[in-house]
Amino acid sequence: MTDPAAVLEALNDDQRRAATYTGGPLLILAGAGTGKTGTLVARAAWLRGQGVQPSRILLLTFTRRAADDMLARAQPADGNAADRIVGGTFHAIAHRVIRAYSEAFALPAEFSVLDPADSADVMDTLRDSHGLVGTDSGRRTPRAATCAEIYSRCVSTSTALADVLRAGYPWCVPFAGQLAALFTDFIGYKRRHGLVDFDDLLLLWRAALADPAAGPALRGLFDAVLVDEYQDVNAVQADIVRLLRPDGAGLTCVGDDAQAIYAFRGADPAHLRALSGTYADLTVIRLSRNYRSRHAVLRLANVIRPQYDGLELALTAERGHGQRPLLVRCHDEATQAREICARVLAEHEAGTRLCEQAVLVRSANHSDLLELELAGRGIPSVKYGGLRFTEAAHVKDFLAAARIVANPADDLAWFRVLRLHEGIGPVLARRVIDTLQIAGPQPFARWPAAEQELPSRLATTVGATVRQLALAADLPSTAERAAAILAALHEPMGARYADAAIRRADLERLADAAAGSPSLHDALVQLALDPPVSASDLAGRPRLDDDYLVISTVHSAKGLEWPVVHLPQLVDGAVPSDMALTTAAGLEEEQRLFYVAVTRARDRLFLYAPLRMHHHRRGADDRHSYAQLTRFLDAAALAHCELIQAAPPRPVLVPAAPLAASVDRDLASLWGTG
DNA sequence: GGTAACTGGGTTTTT
DNA sequence: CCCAGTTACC
Repeated sequence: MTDPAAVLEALNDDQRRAATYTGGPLLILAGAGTGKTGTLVARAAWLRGQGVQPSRILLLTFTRRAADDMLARAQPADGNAADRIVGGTFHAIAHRVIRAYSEAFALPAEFSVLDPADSADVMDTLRDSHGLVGTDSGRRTPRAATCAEIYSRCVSTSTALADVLRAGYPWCVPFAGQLAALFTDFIGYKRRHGLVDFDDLLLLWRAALADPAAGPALRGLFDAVLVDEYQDVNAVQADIVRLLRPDGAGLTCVGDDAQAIYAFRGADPAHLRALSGTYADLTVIRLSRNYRSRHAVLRLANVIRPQYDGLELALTAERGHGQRPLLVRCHDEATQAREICARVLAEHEAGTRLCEQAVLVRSANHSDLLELELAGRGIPSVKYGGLRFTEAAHVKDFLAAARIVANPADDLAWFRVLRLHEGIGPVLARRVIDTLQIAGPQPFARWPAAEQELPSRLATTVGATVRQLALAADLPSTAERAAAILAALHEPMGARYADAAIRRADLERLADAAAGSPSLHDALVQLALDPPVSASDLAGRPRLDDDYLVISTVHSAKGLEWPVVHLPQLVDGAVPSDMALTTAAGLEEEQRLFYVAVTRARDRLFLYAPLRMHHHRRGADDRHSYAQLTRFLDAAALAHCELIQAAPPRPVLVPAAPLAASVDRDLASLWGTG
């Protein structure tokens, strides 16, 4: 960290006013690219300069990346622990608090954290006892993942089940009774097994802060609380912030309600707008000078930006005019893929490296065709967002095996590892688990009894895995344990997966990453709270001379910027997504998402609209439909774009007669057999 | 009884 | 392309 005075020197007037504000609660309304992070870092530095102890400053963010980034800039690299700002995601800080006082929360010292996929697995095992499997009186029941989603929505928005169902899951309304019973069961299961899901982390922290005895102690740990991206808080997180700073003293929130894009996980920008009601003495400072994008890009962004009463904001450009965004109308998605490749290469020729360009998509599958085209042309790319690495089947297998080693009472983990073996289905797995009495002491010792449940051929292969896991549990270091787990899975994975070698290579990197943790348990919690985005993420930074085009979902691109940005699929149904169009709030969020996408571009913005869409349907003929240009590009927005029509695709060739057959016939005449 | 292999329908975004 | 339900096989 540099000298605080120098940090302040580098700020503009608004930023400096925010960084050095001395009154009550402060809301910094920071538009995209207005130096929000730098201002927050400067405020932390200024607070230290005012004599606030770093360890009494709490910085809350939504991603680990944002937390790491700010902490690195806000404090000296060589400072000792007592001299460090406390910072992390809401979930990570909650975990830290609960771990430190696990006995107060009636949790085992080494409680496990369920990621959303784990929660869905638990729902899956519980739901058949509630009539939520198969078709119930002709209706399809909600899937396990949907049950978990509905549960989380209720909890994170503090909304009654009936209201959540009516607003977001109307087709599940008939199952309200069964879902209520399932959720009660779900909570019981978690408590019995000492498990905590993502929502629980926040709920438990909030409960502690609200407790008359524990609350003052926890809140008294900090003099200043800085919250990044406040528009993304859910009801529970808003409560946590309020409980941390009940009178608003020492509270700084940074946010932009026009960039709220996480409603689907319970966030609501209404909490940001409600701040002035919570704190009568709230001061709002606007940051609107944009240091990221060219004027030509911002003109479009300002038209798209939704404005909300009392929090209006328009960005002004600090970086010169630049070129107008180019809207490329394409005949279809294949043309769009070719157009993107052509423009990526043209920009590359003109001196913009591939890694300085990004293709941002609404949904991970929007780039499928493009990825094929890129591969065909040999253009390297990396993709962020979409399916997470930890959701790949083999990674889940490895994590389950690791969980057995870390905690042999983990029911779900046993279930998964046993089922990995060919010939073991749900029933046999359950029997083995019951015989092992995994909740009791020394479950591994009961394997000889459990193997009686299996045919002898299976008993041998499964037995080998179980014995190796038992040995792994006795190894001293995390690295050795991880290696032993990998060895235990070698046989069953080889039998299960055709591409086992590739998957094993992934897992070796995972094992290497886990080896850095003090314990296997810590490694698992880290992976749950901060899953690697891709396998390549684990391998550390790519070599410097490697150059990749970035493909990312808009959600994953939040907070980032690139000199050149390409936005494909700008047609109604894709952008905005038709899943979001059932409610007015959903449509508004899609508009904010589009605003976030547009404001990622520094110099050049390319927009692509394929007007003929292809629908994949097995069994039926391929179908096409003509799409509407996205409704967000209305006349006012289009006035700030340059429009071109992409070259039409090659003409369709429909020969009157089969061509190959006619050639064959001609040739056959040469041998005289025609 | 239990598991694997097949078939048909639906598909967002992520701490 | 993944998941859930159905069928066919051990």
